[in-house]
Amino acid sequence: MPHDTPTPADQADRFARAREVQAVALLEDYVEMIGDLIAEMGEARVADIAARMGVAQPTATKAIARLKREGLATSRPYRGVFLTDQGAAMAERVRARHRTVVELLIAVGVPADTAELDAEGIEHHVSDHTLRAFEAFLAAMPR
Amino acid sequence: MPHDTPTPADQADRFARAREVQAVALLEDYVEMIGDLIAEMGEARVADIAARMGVAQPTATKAIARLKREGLATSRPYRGVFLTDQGAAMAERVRARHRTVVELLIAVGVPADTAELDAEGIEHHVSDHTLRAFEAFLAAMPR
DNA sequence: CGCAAAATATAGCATAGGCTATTTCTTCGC
DNA sequence: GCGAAGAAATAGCCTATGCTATATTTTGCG
Repeated sequence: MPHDTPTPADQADRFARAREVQAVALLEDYVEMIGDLIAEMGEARVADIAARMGVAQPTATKAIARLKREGLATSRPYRGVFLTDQGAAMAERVRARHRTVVELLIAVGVPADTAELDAEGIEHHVSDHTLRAFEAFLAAMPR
Repeated sequence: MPHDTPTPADQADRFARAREVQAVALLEDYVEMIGDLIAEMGEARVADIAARMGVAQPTATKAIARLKREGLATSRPYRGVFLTDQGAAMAERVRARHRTVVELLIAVGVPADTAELDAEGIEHHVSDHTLRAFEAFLAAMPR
């Protein structure tokens, strides 16, 4: 029965998943940005990370501490930040997903600048399953 | 120049917006659910709200306190929760947006159950602008 | 009615993610 | 090589959102 009202438990699971996603979203953003900075400038400095994330420098420092705790990045005091293999892999995944989400939005008629803006929040909630559907849709697009 | 690398400031703004969205997402979820419960059962009890959100009861109580602070809901101790006009309007907007997001996902090939799951997180990040694009896309769909 | 069970509220704790102010370390120019 | 400027770390605070444990209020039943 496709159109049942979801049970309370189903719905609770949905919200639980959305909360989990939220918990990793920040990690994903930092990891992607650190990857960008290393690619662009050869290294990722805390000050640059903070500026791009739009947060104060100690906030970035704290986030980096969390990345290190989770095995995504490494750093030594007063030195730049680097990604572990795991972090680099996450950055790559996130970057690809971001691109796909932006393209999908544009493909359904969202202006490019708005697509970019909304994608920043949307992308984290796009499951692998949905991502594959997006890719298939884009591949089937005329032009 | 459409395909410039965004400036750090642009990017910071994008993240700032995503953070703001996050701050209202929880309010939106609660308000929508309270609306659902009132529609279905005539009233919204704290225990039911907590069960559907998948949180402990005191967590729901605290969220309701915030809704009241923000003028979205009213309640008296040990009694049900009600929406203000403002809260009801938000619930309506959120519900419509949720439906549109689910339909859009299905329209681009996402299976219905996955669409429902992912929409829960995505919807909050869909701006009015993007929502209108989704509606236009769906209206133009063959069938 | 009167009391036990159920519902709600409250207290108190933890973590995450912001912030400002301050300290500590590095770096660079003289 | 030293001292000032700049970058990063630390301290300490706040709010939001979770939780468990406990108190309080309502409710329903015998």
